[in-house]
Amino acid sequence: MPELPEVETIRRGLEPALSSHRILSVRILTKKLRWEIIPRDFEDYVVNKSITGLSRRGKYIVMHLDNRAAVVIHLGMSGRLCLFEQTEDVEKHTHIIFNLSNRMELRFRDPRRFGSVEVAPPYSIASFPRFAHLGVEPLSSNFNFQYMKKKTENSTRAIKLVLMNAKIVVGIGNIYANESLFYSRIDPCRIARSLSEKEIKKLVKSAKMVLNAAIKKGGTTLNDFRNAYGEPGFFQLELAVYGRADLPCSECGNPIHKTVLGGRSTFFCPNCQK
DNA sequence: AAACGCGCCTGCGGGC
DNA sequence: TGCCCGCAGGCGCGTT
Repeated sequence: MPELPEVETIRRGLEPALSSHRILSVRILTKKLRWEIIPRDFEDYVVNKSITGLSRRGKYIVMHLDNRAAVVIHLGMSGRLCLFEQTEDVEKHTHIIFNLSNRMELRFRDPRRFGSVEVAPPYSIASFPRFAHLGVEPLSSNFNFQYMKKKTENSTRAIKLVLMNAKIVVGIGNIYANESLFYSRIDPCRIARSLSEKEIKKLVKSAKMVLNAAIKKGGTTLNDFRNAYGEPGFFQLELAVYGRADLPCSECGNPIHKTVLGGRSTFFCPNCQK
């Protein structure tokens, strides 16, 4: 499931392949994704426009067009955004096909339909409503000790839920929240305001480290992806705790515990994380 | 006002 | 073998 590093990997892989190419037509096969697709938006602002670049906001990919409109894509749980030859079979659960001037097709496929594809009309991306209440980018300097101190000092919620709250910081889903807390040696269930300054600093540093490491690993498969124009298979970062219930902790050898926090599976080492 | 819980959706794996 | 159930997950919204 794509979190920030996977989305960033996809963005980096697609940008050189898409930039400067024109969208000749858009085929909408499914309108009902997370948000209802409005075909008229594509006719008005997307068809016959050229792609100028791809950016990312949290887990959203933004495809910028030369009329200053943009297509905003969220991959949800199972979304894929891949390039195909026109002659290749259209896989089941393909919802939108962008027909490009380089004779390739950019296809959005999403079995669970938790993803979304929306159009931001010209000059409106800066005020795109979906982005209005998003928190800071975790790899930017805005995500720092001072910011997180402010966000945690009065919070009675579990620190893991604060870390996963997109209104505070974007892009950190269940996997990277678990991993970040392991590397900062903090129990995921700890009440946010109980964290010491030292622990907050460590958590910020660990989150950036884990995300950067994952992006670096994603970069490894980037080459395969570009050469083959196939689906991206992630050479996943070796995970320290996520999905490792009852397996030995890489640090101390004691079994990793699994619990549920905010309805999400939560993995931690009771010996290393306090 | 903050925090919690639900619904959305399909594939897959485990249990019977 | 085949069926059913529960889980996986982000996000917005309704309720407390």
